Amino acid sequence: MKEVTIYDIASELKVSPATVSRGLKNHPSISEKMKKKIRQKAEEMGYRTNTFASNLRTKRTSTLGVIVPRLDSNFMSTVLAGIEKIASENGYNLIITQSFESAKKEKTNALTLYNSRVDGLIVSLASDTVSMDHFSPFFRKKIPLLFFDRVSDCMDCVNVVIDNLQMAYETTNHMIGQRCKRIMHIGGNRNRNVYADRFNGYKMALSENNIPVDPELIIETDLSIESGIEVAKKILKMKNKPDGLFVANDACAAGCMKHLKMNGVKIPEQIAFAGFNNDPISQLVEPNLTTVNYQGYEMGELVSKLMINHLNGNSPLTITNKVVLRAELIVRGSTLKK
Amino acid sequence: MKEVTIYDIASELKVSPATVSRGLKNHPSISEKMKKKIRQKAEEMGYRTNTFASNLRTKRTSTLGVIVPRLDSNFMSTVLAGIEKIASENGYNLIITQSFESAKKEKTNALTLYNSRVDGLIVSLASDTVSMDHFSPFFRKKIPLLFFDRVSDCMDCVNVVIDNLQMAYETTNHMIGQRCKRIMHIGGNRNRNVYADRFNGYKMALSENNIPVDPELIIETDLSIESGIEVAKKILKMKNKPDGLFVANDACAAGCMKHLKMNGVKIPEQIAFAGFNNDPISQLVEPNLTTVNYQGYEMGELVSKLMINHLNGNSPLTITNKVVLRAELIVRGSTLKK
DNA sequence: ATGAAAGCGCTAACAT
DNA sequence: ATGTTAGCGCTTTCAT
Repeated sequence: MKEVTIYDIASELKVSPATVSRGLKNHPSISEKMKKKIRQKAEEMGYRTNTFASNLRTKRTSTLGVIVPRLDSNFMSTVLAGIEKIASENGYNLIITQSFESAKKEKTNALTLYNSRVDGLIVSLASDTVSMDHFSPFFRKKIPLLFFDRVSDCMDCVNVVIDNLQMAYETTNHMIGQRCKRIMHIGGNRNRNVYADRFNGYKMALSENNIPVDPELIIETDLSIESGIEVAKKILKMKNKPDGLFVANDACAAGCMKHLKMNGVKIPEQIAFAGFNNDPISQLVEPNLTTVNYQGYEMGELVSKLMINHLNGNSPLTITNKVVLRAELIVRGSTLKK
Repeated sequence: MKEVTIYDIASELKVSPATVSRGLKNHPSISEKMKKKIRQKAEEMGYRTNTFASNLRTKRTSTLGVIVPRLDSNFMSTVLAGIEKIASENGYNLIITQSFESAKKEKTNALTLYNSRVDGLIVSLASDTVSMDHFSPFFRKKIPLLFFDRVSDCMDCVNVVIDNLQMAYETTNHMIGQRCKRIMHIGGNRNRNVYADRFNGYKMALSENNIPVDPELIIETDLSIESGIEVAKKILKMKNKPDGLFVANDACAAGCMKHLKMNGVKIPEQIAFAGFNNDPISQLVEPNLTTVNYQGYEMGELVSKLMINHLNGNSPLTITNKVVLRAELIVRGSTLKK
């Protein structure tokens, strides 16, 4: 049960532990044949590095912390896959936590990760997070902090996002082009950039087309399937119904659409529907949902790369403030009125 | 930027580091007022334990490794939430990895987690994992290993599962009760218990009702939405079509159902549908999908508890071989022919 | 109830 | 190219 250490390898090889350490780390000043011998012996003896000893010595953990609202969306797990790929390629471990959209849980998670001494922290904010105080230990200790998708416009943050405003604008414009006159917007908590921007893009398109913004047509929810159904019930009771819905995510859009259909509303003829995220669900519902696609995997890779490069002293995050990735509107049956 | 250590606290308090260490750990032989003083000072000075030093000393990491096929299913992220809750309540960290249904990636992940010296490993197997050799380092080092949902019947393993056979049996029986005579089964890789059992439950119900098993009606896929669509295409070409489909997960069932509907097949009148997992999508498709529900969150909590209790020397896993959790059939529109 | 001291396994500055 | 040495911060045995 005894673990093999570099001392064991050293004494077998009759060299010093330092040589073994260097050999294993591929240090330039060790001869190739020595390195080979060391690596062979290590393998043979079943050696594995003791990361604690190493971390203790170097004061680095080779671990990144991640906080996301939830894991169970296609988007998030795809982003995580991208993050993980780059991280493991570079010898970094990941500690992944979920905030469940709660600022309180996010705070706890941040503290836990701080105490785990992660080298860097990657965050997508909970919908009700306002204060960023729980990240101040990271700022203070200069532990790099990187936000993606759900970000906050703070001075020292680095944000990786898509242009939500632009995409919402395009989507709404597209619906207007399909002769929608009364477009309703179902959004998320507007103190979160993604939802604020989608809302603003919607408004922008309306005003550009001289359509007044009707407060009755603007609803803020948690964007769950259930909320979608609630909204549908509300719509069924309205006298002056919308002829289009732009919903800030696909799940909520799908829930809402389904309930309306069940009650005889024709989609898209009577009410057109657009969602956001290009969740697999968007292709399962009928009609297929028009939505905005963005590259979660690539976003994850980028975030991870930025972080690790920074930790390795390259391409410092300090001068970058924001990176905006490409996204695209995918038009499907749910908005094609004709 | 300097970290506060127990030495700093000790010298401030004019006691020895040993006392501070004991005080922080709530050691019985330290007086209450000393403990209070220590805790106060620690707080005041912004002390955080150096887990590496501690791990190095104690040879424990307070970290659990997790390998799951993917994160992006409702089921998995719910299980993880349960695992995480218990883990963090007990001061354990989690390192979560995805195998992407690949035995090869699973192997790499296992090695990484082994080298991270996790105290215990929690696994849900990839669909094509056959050999369990990559876990042998854990067996050898007696690092506890716990499998859930997708397990392997190996001697030294502890498995937490539901009774897939029974649930598949009930589901198929229910369909037969709805006058289905030709029930097709779309399953996953049958070397994985969950899919083998679901297949066997299906066969059991058929044979009990004297319905011959028609090989043409048995398809093995990766259970993705796309595969569901492929199956639908196949069905459309069959002369002697099935009148019911029992699919081993909801996503695939939904994809298949949608494509059939699109091509004029009446669900459930012409073909009834049952899925598995009670994924949110089961309630979004039309008609709503009959499915099997199981308590992911509770499964996660249980798995985590078993592991941690074992690590703490309680209720040893060594005598437990398998824990079977309750599940239930949820009948919805997709199987109600009447 | 508290202290002294050794050592967990590794790394890196400083030799040689 | 390789060796010596001194810790990193904590825990724990043994002593008082």
